[in-house]
Amino acid sequence: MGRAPCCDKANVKKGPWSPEEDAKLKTYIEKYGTGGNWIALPQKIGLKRCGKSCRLRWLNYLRPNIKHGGFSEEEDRIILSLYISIGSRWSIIAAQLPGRTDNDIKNYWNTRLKKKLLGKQLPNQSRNVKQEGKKNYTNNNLSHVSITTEGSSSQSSTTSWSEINMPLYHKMASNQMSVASSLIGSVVTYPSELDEMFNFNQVKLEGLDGLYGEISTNWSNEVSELMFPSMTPSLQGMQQLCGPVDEQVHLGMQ
DNA sequence: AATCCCGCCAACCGCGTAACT
DNA sequence: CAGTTACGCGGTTGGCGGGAT
Repeated sequence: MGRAPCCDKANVKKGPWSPEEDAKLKTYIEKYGTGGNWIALPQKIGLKRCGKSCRLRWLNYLRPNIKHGGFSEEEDRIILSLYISIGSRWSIIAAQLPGRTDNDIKNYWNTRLKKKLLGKQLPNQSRNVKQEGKKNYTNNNLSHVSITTEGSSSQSSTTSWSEINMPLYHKMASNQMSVASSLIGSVVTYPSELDEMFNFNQVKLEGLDGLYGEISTNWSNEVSELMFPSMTPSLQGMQQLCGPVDEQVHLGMQ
């Protein structure tokens, strides 16, 4: 017994959308909206498409004010900092970049941004981070998640998720963009390990606002030290990637 | 000129979960 | 409260185009 298909696969067209299909979908949604039911939408319009496919097409391509390609350095910075802090939560990252879709950002990250970072790999600084109990969390109880870091030596340590990320989220809520530049300087020095390092950041968020309570104003240093306690932060990697980054972290709250 | 290779990106798939009955 | 349905998300795939050989 598998999951029931969302539509009749045999009678559904797949593959690239034609201009006619685009026009039908766009015209209808602009006129009547989605009606809150994507599954029924293609039948109403007379499209032989799956509702999920219609939804995706609308969200990623037909929706007004969608931007494609041409990511700015500022956008790079934002994507990078959010990836560092929350992992591959593309929809949340996209929400911080008006006109960008999660799919676009995901593609951009996987095909370009990640490679930019990998290309600047520093030798002999490997570090593995494993997430344990990845799914052992709820939106309101993030502190239950813990991560284990394993250095190249035999030593290992366990740090609670909230210890690492609570200051970060709080700061993002109050000053999202400052987070980008402040984090970048301390983390991007170790690009080759990003994927492994960031595996622990899989906690689902409802948004970036108002998540946590009071924190120290020295939060950025705390975060970087918690994440990489044995490493000395350097700005070099980020400056190569995104241009000059202030050595001193300037935050709106300070 | 032909073929191969690789990067990019649109689209699909399957899962988790919210909403509904 | 349990079962069902639909939505939203992230991972993955496949086709296309352009550069390299």
